[in-house]
Amino acid sequence: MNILTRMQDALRRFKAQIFQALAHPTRIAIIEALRDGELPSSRLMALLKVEQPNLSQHLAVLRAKHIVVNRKVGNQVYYAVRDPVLIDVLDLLRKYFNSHLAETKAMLGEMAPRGRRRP
Amino acid sequence: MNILTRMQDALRRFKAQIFQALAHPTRIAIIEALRDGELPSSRLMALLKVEQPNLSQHLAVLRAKHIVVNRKVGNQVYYAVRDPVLIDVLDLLRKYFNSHLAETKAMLGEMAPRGRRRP
DNA sequence: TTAGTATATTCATAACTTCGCATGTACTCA
DNA sequence: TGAGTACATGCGAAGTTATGAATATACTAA
Repeated sequence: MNILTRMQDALRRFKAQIFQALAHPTRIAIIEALRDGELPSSRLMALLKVEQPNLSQHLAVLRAKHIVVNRKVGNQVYYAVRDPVLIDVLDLLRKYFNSHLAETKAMLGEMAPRGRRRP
Repeated sequence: MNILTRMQDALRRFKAQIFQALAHPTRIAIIEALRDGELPSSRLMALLKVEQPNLSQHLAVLRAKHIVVNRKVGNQVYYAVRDPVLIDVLDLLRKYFNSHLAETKAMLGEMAPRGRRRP
């Protein structure tokens, strides 16, 4: 197996890892919330309405893939998207979503929030 | 909860599903192989060097999300990427990969094909 | 019809992901 | 020092995904 093939395999595994890291609604919401700049974890928690340990775990996933970076300021930890190209990726997918809206309606139906009902 | 919020949630779930579908090296290789047009399943099998049932299962994942479309011609089934915007997404990630190459070298090490890690 | 080729599906098992809960760490301020 | 805040980590249950092996379906050609 030559070195070029191996490089391409590595690149595919890399892409797959990035996709995997982005493959969760909460993590996508995190990226979107950070679109215009950094925010402290506490602010994300308030915006996304998720439990603190859960948010922290999702942030850990994004950190592990270097999708977000963080800096500590006193008591708080500010998070930011490392590379805006990921925002572009999300924007492309919004376009994709819109241009196939009719065809994906069925899919959306099956994507209803799991077992959630009026409280 | 208002309708706009609900729509945004749906969009995020949709994006997450697309990312999940793309989150596998073999499926990424499929998309890349189809970059310049449709190919029959048999050709994909030869290119990717995977077992036939395995390829078929990955194609089923991509079909379920309408990422690829297929048409039957006699004995064979031709597959094509439905929307070239997904090719653009992969290209963006290649850019991303290249611009962070140094920083992701460590990550690449951990991404070696399973079971080749040293203690 | 039968044999052969191309592709899809089913099944079992193993590996991974997600969540809530409990706990741990790090920092601030009195 | 101690109490409080902000965030991270470890754990176990439940659910999801990936794989190879076996089998099924669909089409072609003789």
